[in-house]
Amino acid sequence: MFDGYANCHQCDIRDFVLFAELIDSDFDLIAHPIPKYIYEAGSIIYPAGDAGQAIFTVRHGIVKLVYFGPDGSQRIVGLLRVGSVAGIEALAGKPYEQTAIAMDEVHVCRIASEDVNRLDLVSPRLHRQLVERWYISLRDANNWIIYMSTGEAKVRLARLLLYLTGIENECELFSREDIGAVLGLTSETVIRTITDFKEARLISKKKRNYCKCDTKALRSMAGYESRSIPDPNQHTS
Amino acid sequence: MFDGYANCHQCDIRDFVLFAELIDSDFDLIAHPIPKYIYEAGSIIYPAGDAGQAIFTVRHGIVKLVYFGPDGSQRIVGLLRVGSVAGIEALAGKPYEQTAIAMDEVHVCRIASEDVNRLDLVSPRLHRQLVERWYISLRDANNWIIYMSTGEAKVRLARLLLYLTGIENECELFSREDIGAVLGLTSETVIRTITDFKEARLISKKKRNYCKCDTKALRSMAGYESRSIPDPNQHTS
DNA sequence: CGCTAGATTGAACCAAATCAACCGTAGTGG
DNA sequence: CCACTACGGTTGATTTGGTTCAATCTAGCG
Repeated sequence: MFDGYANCHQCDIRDFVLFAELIDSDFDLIAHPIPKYIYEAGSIIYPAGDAGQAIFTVRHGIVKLVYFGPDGSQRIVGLLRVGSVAGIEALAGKPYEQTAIAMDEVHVCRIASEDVNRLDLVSPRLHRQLVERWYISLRDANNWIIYMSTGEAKVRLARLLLYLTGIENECELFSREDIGAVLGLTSETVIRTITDFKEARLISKKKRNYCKCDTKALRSMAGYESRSIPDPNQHTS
Repeated sequence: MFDGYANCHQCDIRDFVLFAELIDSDFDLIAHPIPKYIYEAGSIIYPAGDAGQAIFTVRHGIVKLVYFGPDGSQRIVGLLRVGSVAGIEALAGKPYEQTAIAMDEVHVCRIASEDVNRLDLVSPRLHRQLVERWYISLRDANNWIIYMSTGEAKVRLARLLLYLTGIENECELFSREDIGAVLGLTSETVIRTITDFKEARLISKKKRNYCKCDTKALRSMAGYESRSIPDPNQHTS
């Protein structure tokens, strides 16, 4: 749903986003105003295979990047949160690789790839940010293999919970089906593992789909003993 | 091992590499000559965590990108072949994410990230190639999740074999340990699955670690019925 | 208040991991 | 030149974790 145009100069998440560092004269080079959109939970932001005409900066909510198998199966290969960019492949003139779906109410800025690419050529500040974005996307994809697709169920779940946990050590957890699609497990296995975690008091339900986490114990379960592994949670996004 | 300097103008794989499209005046802007290196099978091209000062274009051989777990376990998150670029994260000024190891005799060009970044600003041709490289790296990483880390052992192995198979429908297969690290399986499971494939005549040994593949049957096993799934083998690299 | 979709539990089954033994080949040193 | 060794490959037996399938429960909703 269209939600007006963004005023980049007063953007409340400016420091986190693509246009961080940009100076006034840079904005003058953007031909069109930046439209904002709001998506309901479950709605598609863009489908895999679509010619990518734009990238999307997430301003609010969580976006899942889903790959749909030919047999209807689905695998989530990325989760984007505030400040992340979705559909970066559009900048290379390629169709979207995955389908981007809003997990809750999602607010985005839609930025035409044409505009970004034009500005890229003349603004070293945007250029720097773009390289950073490509890097983050690549790093996150590699981490996904290691953290979400490796090890046994309880280890993967612990890593996902830590990934979702904020500073309050609490996290929103979404449908069992989606958790399964993230971790490459069936929803039954996910449920059983969550139940085990609750019994072991690693997590405790606060309200519907929202729980408190014993991060210390989870980190141990995830195999992040002290330093050795970098925390995948460090989203520079 | 240092192996002299490359003559980019007469590069035999020029069409595939980063410097495709470049014109003579572009090369004038590269401060230093491009050194070539040769690595023995098993040697480290760069270790994870190292400050990335350069990227590497693979001229010959296969390079594995390995993540080493704190417990000594290892997971291969990418395989690079002729024309691919290793260590692209260096361009973002970041340390290398994985350890790059030569699987056989590997020849590379070492290109200082400083040079690439300087040229990036002034050559639209190189810039285009760089965006393409980031895209390919990201796409490959996402495909890795879907093709090499999803489904049961025989499906994953079939996909790996197809990934390795050249036009001759023959492929070099490396150590069982490495195959396991690619697919997230133990070497025993890999061996048993290979044995099954041989008995089912999906593959037949030609010589040591080299076999002929029934690609049609493998594609069916891999779940690539007709078109539906894009073939991960399409390396635009 | 009944309906429905997602969540949960249970039981049987199966694929992969694990553990252990053995084979085969490439070195290595006497 | 051959025995010895080492290491990767192979096979087998057993265990375990996860899937599958089916039944039941629950919360939200018209």
